[in-house]
Amino acid sequence: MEGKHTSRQEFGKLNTGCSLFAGVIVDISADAVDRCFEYKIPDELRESLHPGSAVNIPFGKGNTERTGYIVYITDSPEFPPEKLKDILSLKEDALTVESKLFELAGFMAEEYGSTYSQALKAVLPVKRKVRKNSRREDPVIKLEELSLKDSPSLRDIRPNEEQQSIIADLIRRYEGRKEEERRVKPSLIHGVTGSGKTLIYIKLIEYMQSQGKKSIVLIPEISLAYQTVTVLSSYFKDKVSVLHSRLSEGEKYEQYMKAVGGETDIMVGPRSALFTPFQDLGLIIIDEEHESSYKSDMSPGYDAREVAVKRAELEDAMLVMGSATPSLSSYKRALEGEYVLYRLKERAVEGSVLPRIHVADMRAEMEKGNRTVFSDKLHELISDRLKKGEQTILFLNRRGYAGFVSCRSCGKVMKCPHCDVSLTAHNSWYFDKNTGKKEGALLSCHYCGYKTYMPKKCPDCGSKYIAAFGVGTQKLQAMTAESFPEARILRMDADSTSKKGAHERILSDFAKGKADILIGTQMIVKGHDFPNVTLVGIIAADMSLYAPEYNCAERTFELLVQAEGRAGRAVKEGDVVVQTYDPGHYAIINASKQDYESFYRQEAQFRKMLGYPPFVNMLKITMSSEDEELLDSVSTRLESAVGVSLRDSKLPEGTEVIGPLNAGIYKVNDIYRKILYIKHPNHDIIIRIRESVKAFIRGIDKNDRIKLQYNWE
DNA sequence: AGCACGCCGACT
DNA sequence: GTCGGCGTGCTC
Repeated sequence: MEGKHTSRQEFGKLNTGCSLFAGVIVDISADAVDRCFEYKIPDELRESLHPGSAVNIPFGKGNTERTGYIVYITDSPEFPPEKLKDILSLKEDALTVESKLFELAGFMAEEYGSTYSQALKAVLPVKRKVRKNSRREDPVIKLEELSLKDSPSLRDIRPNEEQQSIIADLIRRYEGRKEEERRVKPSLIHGVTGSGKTLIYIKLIEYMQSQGKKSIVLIPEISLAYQTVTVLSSYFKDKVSVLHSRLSEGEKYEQYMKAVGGETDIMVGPRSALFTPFQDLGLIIIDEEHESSYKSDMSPGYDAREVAVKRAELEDAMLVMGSATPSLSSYKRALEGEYVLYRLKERAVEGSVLPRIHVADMRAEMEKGNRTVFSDKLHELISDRLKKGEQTILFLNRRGYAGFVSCRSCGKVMKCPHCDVSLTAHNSWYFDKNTGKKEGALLSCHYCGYKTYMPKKCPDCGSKYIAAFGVGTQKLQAMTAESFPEARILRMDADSTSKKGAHERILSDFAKGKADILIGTQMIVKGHDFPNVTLVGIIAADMSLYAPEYNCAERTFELLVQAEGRAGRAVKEGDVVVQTYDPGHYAIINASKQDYESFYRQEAQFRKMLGYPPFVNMLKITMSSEDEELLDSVSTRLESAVGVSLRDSKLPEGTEVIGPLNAGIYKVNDIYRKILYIKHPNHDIIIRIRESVKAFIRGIDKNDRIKLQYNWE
């Protein structure tokens, strides 16, 4: 393909010979320049340049100054040496990363089909302007304020027998890594919510500290995974660094520098924390391993779980993933011995029990004449909790007031002019941007943020019978207030947490007992401990069950089990009411029994039968463009080319291609999107097909008018 | 990504 | 006759 020095094997490898020349990747994300360019190294820079160094180089006709990253150093360049330009200088303010992280970027570019430049940028934090007005509080300090009042002596908590045996086995495998296995296999801890995975993490981090090794703890992006962060930072104090998702590039850089300088031992953060440039990395923990936020949606579309496996391999580190509902893909690997599986069966707090789970059939409720959103059982239990002074969580996975707005005369649904979705009615007012005049109830697009107001009459037929249908969290809040006028209610969703600090405030208010009922979307079910919550109501369990995705049952099951885990975290007995129109669905049945194994078996059987991941490798190629016609013509030509290749069996045997077809939501933000799926049991074959698809499209679309994005499913 | 070279339309 | 459109190709 390219010269020998740009091949995957050479990427990031040191050359210790007499060095005069350097291969450099230019910091431009275009396929045409995504390869090595060779430069002369001036004598005065010889000592200071290494693979990974960021340098300033003259590039192109006008010798415009650009950033580049040194990939290799050699004394025999590929290119005629007399044509080589000089490297200008070392970019001092960028991090120079040892070759292991650099090699990781090479892996990511190959695996996820991004440019080398994009992969490097994901891995190497480049210094940005540090914030001007530094009035923002240190996130670590802020979190410590909130930390656990009801577990005063965390240091005194001893692992129970189950936890201890897992810790011991992990450490034994780690210490024996030199003799027994060539590398430490990744580990997956499957433990019900409340079984005490965090204590295992703490003990492992402590062990690593004693060995002079550093740890990375990955948490889902969803609002910091409050619980884990508070526990870790109250335990390890200033040895912990937290990468907040709202930190600026400059602030992130500061945290990274602390890590390089050895000031901290532990980095906690979302998927990008995986690239923390620790010198002696001993441990990577991935908490809530099943979370979809471990997949990046930008190029490179990497999966932090897979990249973590690679990094742990390169650094000879321990990798531990934990979840109450492991992803199908990880669990399959564990069952097949690729990962070592540990099970935590007991709940860590002695005497605490799993909640009672009631499934409410909403069709039957309807027949009984119950027109409210509360089944009789849920209504009864909420009243009971209010009487006893215990707390309730109501979960509904749809924000806003109502689902959509439509006209009862002609059936018109109000849609976003920029996206292919219906607008959601909200509980607030729309004010004209210019006049400030109140125009009516707010309608907003949950994809692009477009806002408008509820029309008085149908814009198509003029009928005044235009109204909002469906229930969102805002409407649920209103209905709850109506049914239980004495209850104090808090709501937590993307709308009520948009202001800075609102998120933490709502959670801590609820934890302090300032409300009886907390209503919210997904974000309330992820890993919060509220000892006084003894009732969880899942208002519409099947909302995500019939989404047009092959993994919707898995996502529903996860969400239900996590939500159920919010009830009865402490000693008090809890109840969960699961409201559904489909009580016979295996995701609902198994979630209500909290039976992961049984769910896994049924879901695995379904995936195997229909040829879906993790039983087949499947790559999603997204083509997007503002130019709908261009996208259409490219897609049509691609389709026939793929069709011809399949007929002539030019594609490897066993290849299955789906599409190109319009994305589920065809238009978002005025950008049109089409999807092509490639399936094959062999991963490397898919990569080869990906490269030819890329070449085919670039052959038609010379000027990169179509964006390509690759994601493994 | 930028920038230059290059071959066809309406304009000082 | 020329200025300038952006299609195509190259950058160590």
